[in-house]
Amino acid sequence: MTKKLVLIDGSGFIFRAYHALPPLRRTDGTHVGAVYGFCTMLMKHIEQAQYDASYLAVIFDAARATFRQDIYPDYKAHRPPVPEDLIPQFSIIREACEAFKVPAIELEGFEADDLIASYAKAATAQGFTVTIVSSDKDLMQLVGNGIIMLDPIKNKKIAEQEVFEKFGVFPDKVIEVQALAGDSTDNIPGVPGIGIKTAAELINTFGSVESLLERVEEIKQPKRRLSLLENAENARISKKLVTLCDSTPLPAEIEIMIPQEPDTAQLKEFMRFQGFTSLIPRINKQGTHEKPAAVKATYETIRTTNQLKVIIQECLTKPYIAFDTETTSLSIMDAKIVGLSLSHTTGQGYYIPLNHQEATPQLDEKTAFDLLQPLLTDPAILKVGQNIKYDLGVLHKYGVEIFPITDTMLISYVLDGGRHRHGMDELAERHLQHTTIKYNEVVGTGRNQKTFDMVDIGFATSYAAEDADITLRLYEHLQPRLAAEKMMTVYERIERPLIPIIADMELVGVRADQQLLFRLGQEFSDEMQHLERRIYELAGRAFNVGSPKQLGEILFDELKLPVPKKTKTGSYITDADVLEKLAENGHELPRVVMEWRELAKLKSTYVDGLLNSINKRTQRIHTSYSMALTSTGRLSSSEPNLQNIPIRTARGRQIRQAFIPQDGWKMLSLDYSQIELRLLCHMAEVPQLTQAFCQGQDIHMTTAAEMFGLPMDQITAELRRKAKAINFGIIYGISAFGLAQQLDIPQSEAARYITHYFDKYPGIQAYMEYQKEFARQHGYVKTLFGRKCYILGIQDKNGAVRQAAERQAINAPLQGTNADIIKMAMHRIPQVLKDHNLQGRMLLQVHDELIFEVPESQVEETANRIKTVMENIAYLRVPLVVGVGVGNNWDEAH
DNA sequence: GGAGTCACG
DNA sequence: GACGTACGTGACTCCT
Repeated sequence: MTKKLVLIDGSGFIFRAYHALPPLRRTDGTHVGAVYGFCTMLMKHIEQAQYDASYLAVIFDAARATFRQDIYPDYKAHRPPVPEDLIPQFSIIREACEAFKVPAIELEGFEADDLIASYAKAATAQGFTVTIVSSDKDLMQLVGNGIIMLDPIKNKKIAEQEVFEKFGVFPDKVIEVQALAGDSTDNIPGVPGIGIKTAAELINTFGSVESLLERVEEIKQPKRRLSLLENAENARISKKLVTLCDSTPLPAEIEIMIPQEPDTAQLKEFMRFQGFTSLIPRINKQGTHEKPAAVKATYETIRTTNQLKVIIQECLTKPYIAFDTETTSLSIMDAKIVGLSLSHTTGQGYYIPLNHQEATPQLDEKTAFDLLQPLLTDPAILKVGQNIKYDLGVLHKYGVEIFPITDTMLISYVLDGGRHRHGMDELAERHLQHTTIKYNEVVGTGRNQKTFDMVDIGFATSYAAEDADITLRLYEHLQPRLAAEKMMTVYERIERPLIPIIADMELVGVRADQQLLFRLGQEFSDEMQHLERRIYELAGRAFNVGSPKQLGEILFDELKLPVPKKTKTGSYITDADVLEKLAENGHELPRVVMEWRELAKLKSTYVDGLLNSINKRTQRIHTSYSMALTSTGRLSSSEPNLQNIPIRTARGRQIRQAFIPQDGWKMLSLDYSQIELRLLCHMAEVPQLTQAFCQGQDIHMTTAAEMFGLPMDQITAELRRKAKAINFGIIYGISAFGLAQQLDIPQSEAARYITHYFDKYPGIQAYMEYQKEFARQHGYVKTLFGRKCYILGIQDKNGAVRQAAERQAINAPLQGTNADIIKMAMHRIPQVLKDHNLQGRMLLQVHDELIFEVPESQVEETANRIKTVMENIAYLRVPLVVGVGVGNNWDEAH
């Protein structure tokens, strides 16, 4: 039996697929149409190759310059530039080869065609038959003697007969025809006036270019004869150009081209990343592609002390174990522990039911904790959790400590922040190709939702033990990437130490003045009723003021006010901007509606919302911070959100007054002043702004003076306001449109401001260009401390999408560095307070502000210590300045 | 569950 | 010439 070699013309395929296949984009906007075509094509050939035990390789062009340019400098000179959205696909296709474990071969100085010719020749000499997967006519000269071609898109074989149909000659004369006919796409001159038809006719008569040129006098047509005489040299050069070099060095032995077992997990991950979910099932179906059946996971329920002791002994021999708690609530403050799960070896898991309602043997809570405590605090054994802050908080309520700890959710966040979310179900699917049992499948949903203690213990075991098992597997999958991707420092110095700090803040909560909130609620209701009556009068009838749809109908259909703009769904916009404009034009109704909305917002979100959030037991409000949510590294706060408590209006600040310290203590607030502008100044190296910050000047005044060319004492409030808007705009990745909108000025004027700003501070424009280019290159940008923020859509063909991504690329390093800085301060502060016997407690973080409650007698020392930590946590070209406020409530302190 | 709106940095 | 815009969040109400 002869051996078979399949040589895939990778470069040729890419161009062909790009034009033949519909455009397809990854979720981040990168075009992957050609990649998709390549993968399906490659999979088909791999399957076939495995079936008939043939050898397989993909050949690529390596260099721009080849020996052909030495012969004829204009070779391929007229090629249009490679389409922009195709460029990134080349490297992805090489990644695909790697994922499929197919040799990808290229050689500097030679085109793919030459390598294919050389391999084909070498292989046939060794008795192989060769299939060249390509439709490139330049390769057709190779056909015959055991070599055939296969058009990968039409899926048609190209043998001697097909070549004859194309060129009118058999493969051994193809170069003669090409030499005469030339090729406009490759800029091969040939002989003018002679195309393929004529060339074939001539070659069939004369046999070759050389003998044609020798016997050119025999040509009857005078024009053709003249052209041949004048272009004899071009014909000879053309022949050299089209003749493939079949003696290039062979970068890899044919023997290594045996299809290997791909790493199924890696391959699936690749497919998933490209968004080729439809191809994933095919990986499994492919006979030999199937990995040996996965080791079946074994999950066990632990019901006796002896069983538990055995597991603990096993855990004590391991460097790390996964740990998880099952509880009655997702909210830490309400949660009661129902059971615990452990895994010390992947594929194994143990569930320890403690408080299930089921009447079967279960370990006593106290007994289990006593047995487990040494393991949970053994300094040599790392406890791995998925969102372990939650477990930390719940266990703390039971007086159970747990350390050292690490968290797969946070590791994933540090590695892939901005790329996808970091919940366990998603990570299991993405990294382990494993579909977990969903929490809702266990407890149900809606009105009939159970709490976990009502779940059957057997079912609970398969869910809970799986969670621990998956957590362990995720840890083994993700942890090595921290070092490999240089993210160890961000994780170890910024994220991991913050886990217990945030857990403490959540547990402590913040005291709320229930009476004040209640009173405010009544006041707001009364005012709303009053306003509603006035609204109905002005509208001419009653309607639901809270319905933007009904309000729009009143304003624009019934009262016939001019329609400023509509949403993309076609409904009227009635937001504050629109109402403000209408009010400025002398209409009373919009103004009243605006006031009603302010009250409605305060009443429902803040008064009622906060009252509902007060914990019955602690009488305090306990927010929950997400540490792995934002794309920039910020925290986010929810249930309730304490990072958006009102401050801008007088009524709003009354809400803030309801946040109070415990009796005899004070509220203390410290916030970084202008931190993002300072960071921009540091990162963009702007000498004038640096000087202003170092001298403690008002930065918006300085900007105004510089921008408008006036001395400081001539800067009016109006000019300062404009400068401030521009400074903010810069941080957001300014656009003339946005600035114009913000300042309510013509876009042309805004554009002039921006140009002027860049002239004055050229470092800033350079910074912006640098971040955009970095994002295009890498798909992410970095903060000062090395955090990566992935930016999706930076390569998108849609200009609006791309520009939005560019603004994110400009903003994320600033917002993210701010987040890094305050996070580092947050784990230093409790340590410093403890070292100096200060009892103050950190309660809240609002991005650039930290709020504490402090015993009255310690306020001054505490404030000074914290301020010192915050200002000195990082050393920049400009000082970090922290403002301090003290009071009997959050409003007074700010 | 999406759209619209609005609270914060 | 059109596109459709400031960056990052979460909660509420309406309405399908």
